[in-house]
Amino acid sequence: MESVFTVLAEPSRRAILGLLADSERSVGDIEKRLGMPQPSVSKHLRVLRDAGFVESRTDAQRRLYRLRPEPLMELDAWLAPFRKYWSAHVDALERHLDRMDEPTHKEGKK
Amino acid sequence: MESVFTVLAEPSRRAILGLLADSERSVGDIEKRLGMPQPSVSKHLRVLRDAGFVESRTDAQRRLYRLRPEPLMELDAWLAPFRKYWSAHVDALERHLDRMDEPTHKEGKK
DNA sequence: CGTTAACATACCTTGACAGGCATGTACGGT
DNA sequence: ACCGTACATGCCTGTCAAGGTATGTTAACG
Repeated sequence: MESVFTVLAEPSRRAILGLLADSERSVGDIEKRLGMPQPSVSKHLRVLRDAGFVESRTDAQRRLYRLRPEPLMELDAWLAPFRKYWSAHVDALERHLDRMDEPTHKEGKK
Repeated sequence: MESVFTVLAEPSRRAILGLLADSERSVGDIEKRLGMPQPSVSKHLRVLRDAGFVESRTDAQRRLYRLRPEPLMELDAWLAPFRKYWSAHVDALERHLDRMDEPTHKEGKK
């Protein structure tokens, strides 16, 4: 049984969830919007499904995937104890996000 | 630069953050409470530190680690678009339950 | 100034997982 | 019945990260 966090560690998976936040989508739709090979999409959806993030219904040959709230609620619940911490630092997030604006950079040996 | 999600994918790391949510702690303290070897603790703290989750101050030979809010705020921000989604579901569920207005009503998970 | 305590880091090995590719399956149209 | 579309799955391989062990570093103390 995969942890919610393990599943979300994959950027492609988060991207898929982002798409599904807008609306229900087919595999081919996701494939085209994210520009990734279809088997990858299917595999990621499989993981998301096993973890309860999504569910699918069948429409002819298409499989339409949509979000399920439970795992995200679990994440929200995990986050709860920490929330009291940043009530003081409300604007610190913006400074933090500004710093992470780097292209994919692979170096950095020390 | 490691993603917030990648860092949180490790259970030991989440356990450490859980401890630090209570209070500032030394490496040895974490080591004993989690029952894991000291090098592991140091390595995880290193990852947490590089990702901005924690910071340390020096007290004699000890290093005291404490939480930093930014990455957790980032996680909270990521979660925001989905929050409205499941709150809609909860609302729908409540409306649904309102309709079946029954006197003897215990909680029911599907 | 040698020793011990507290922590960090370097090295190695192993396992998990994502990507790529090929193939399997299910459904619809003609 | 055949073919194309839409999606799933199996296999293989490279990569990367976590755990274990050993060793380095810094500070306190007699």
